[in-house]
Amino acid sequence: MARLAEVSTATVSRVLSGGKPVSPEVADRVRVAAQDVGYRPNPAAQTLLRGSSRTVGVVVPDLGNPYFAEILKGIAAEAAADEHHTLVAGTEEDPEQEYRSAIELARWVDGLLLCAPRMSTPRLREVAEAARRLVLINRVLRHHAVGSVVVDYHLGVRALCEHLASLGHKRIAYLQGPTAAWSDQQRQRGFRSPEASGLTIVRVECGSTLVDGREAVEEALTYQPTAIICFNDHVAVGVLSRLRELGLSVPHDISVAGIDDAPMSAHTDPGLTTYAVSTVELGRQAWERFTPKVTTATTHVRGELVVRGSTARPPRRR
Amino acid sequence: MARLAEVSTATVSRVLSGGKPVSPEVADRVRVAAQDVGYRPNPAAQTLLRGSSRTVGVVVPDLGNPYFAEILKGIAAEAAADEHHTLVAGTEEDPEQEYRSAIELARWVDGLLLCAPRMSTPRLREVAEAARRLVLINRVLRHHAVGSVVVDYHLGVRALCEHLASLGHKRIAYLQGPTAAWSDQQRQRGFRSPEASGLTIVRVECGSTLVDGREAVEEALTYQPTAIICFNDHVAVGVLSRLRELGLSVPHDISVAGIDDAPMSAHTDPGLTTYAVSTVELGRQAWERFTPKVTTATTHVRGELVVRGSTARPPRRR
DNA sequence: GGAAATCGGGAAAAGGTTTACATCAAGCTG
DNA sequence: CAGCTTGATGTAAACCTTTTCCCGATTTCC
Repeated sequence: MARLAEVSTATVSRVLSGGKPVSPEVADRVRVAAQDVGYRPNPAAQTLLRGSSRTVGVVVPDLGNPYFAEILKGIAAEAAADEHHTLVAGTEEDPEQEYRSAIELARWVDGLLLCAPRMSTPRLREVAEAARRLVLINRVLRHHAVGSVVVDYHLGVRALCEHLASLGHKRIAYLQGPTAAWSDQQRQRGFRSPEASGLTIVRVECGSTLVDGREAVEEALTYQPTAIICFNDHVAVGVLSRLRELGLSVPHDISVAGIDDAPMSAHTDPGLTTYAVSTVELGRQAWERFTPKVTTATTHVRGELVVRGSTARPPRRR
Repeated sequence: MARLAEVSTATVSRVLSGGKPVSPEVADRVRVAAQDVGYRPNPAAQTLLRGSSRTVGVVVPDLGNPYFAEILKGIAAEAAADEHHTLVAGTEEDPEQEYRSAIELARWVDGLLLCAPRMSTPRLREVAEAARRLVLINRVLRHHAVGSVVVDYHLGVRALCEHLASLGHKRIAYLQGPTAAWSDQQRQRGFRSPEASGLTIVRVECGSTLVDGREAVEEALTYQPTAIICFNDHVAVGVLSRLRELGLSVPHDISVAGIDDAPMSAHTDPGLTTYAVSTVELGRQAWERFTPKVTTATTHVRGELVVRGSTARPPRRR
């Protein structure tokens, strides 16, 4: 062991880890020796003893989805700044695996940051018991010591409805997200708001991906809406693409709006009107929430309406 | 400890971990007890003893970049299937931090999967020493026990050149990736191939992001190319967007091609001609390479040309 | 100048699991 | 029937730090 190379035994620990008083000269000697031998404390031993691994677990439905990727980015960046590592697991959109991954990860980490839109509440509660700490993203759970960071999607839908109503739209199709997804329910709430009261909303089953959006277009059109609000921007891009194939012009023939403001949304043709949410910021907030200093149970993140070219007045003749 | 609840001490270990012989009845008793008490072995202790954490580290320049996000997705999925966990670090595109993160992560994990386009070779070699095992993605290093998985980007550029040449293009602008990025050099190699011999290539400094692409368009146009090949699809999307603003029609006035086939590339307007690489597959291969059973030092992944609407014959009059 | 307080550093325990070794009973062979 | 082999289980060491106590030495204050 490196310590033998110099003088002491546990003084090394004091120098490298604890802020305990050590005379400067000895400290230097230790550091030099450590440098020479290339000594690195063993993380497993440290973890075992101090009972904390300085690691958080992040579980998301799909690591390849830019939405979650950016959340992860935000979390990892903040965690790294606080000298924590980030353990990830993708769950292939499978609720059962969301549960298994979460439970398994909980053994390793100091706490869990969980995006689990479809996990059942009882299961979620089990996870809360298994994890030392738990922060939910876009979901809430009544449970002591469980925090949440949620985007106020109902406000987004309200803003979108108000915008479209002011343009003169009356009949709007909503392309729903994954069934039973918590954050879809939040969006649905927005349609029961005053801003949506003058509007006719038709709901079309869809999903959360670009391809889902493409495939839902035909059905949506059967309801003859003058505007389509999509579960998110990925869906909206799919919709835009399919509408173009069908020979419909956006926004001249029909308006399209998304939610989230994905990076590409500013560069589609036409640019996508959307409710912009900073996903990286969402990840940041999740980390903040995770850290002990925050006391509120739920942090609300709100976005803002971004109007681009994809929405306009409805065509004269319906 | 849960073991006290029943009978033995290390028999528990034999039941739960080792495949050592244990009588069925005792095994059952142990399992039941473990279930009752909710006993979970402490990962830190296991790691300490067996000298392996069953964890891999993944370091990428930008976790938010879909390209890297999908690589990560592929790795995490395969690793999980082999009962390994995945520790991630984003490096904010900073070579210095690439190094720091890699060294730090190396302490924790059984091996490292590294996307470090800009790290200097000596530093890379240091990382190779520090890590128990190392697999490089889109980069090679002469060093024992270091594997690589690389995309044959020079083939991509060759295919693109051949395609554009066959359409009648003569003068092509190449929007370069980040300076000193290994994978950009690979692309550049493609321009020295027979397929590119009849072409005039002008190089324009750019980068790897959508915004980089937007901003490089003006300069590229000063060379009056009839086609633009972009470092990747993100850049290409930015180019498409900017060209539209400038009133140029793609592919009528100018052709554009990307590399990688990002998820959105099939749905831009027009669809993007590109050299399609399965990034998830790339991640998969990286894991394969990581696993001891593979013996070749370098795995080559090749993509295929995908022709969509963004390339066509050059305009008659130059 | 002496006693108390303070500071620096050493020895050893603790943390939870795996595994080599020892033990013990039973089955088998000669 | 005795000795040997085999298979199952308990015991204890080892893994590598951190941290708690404790002791010696230096300083400070009365």
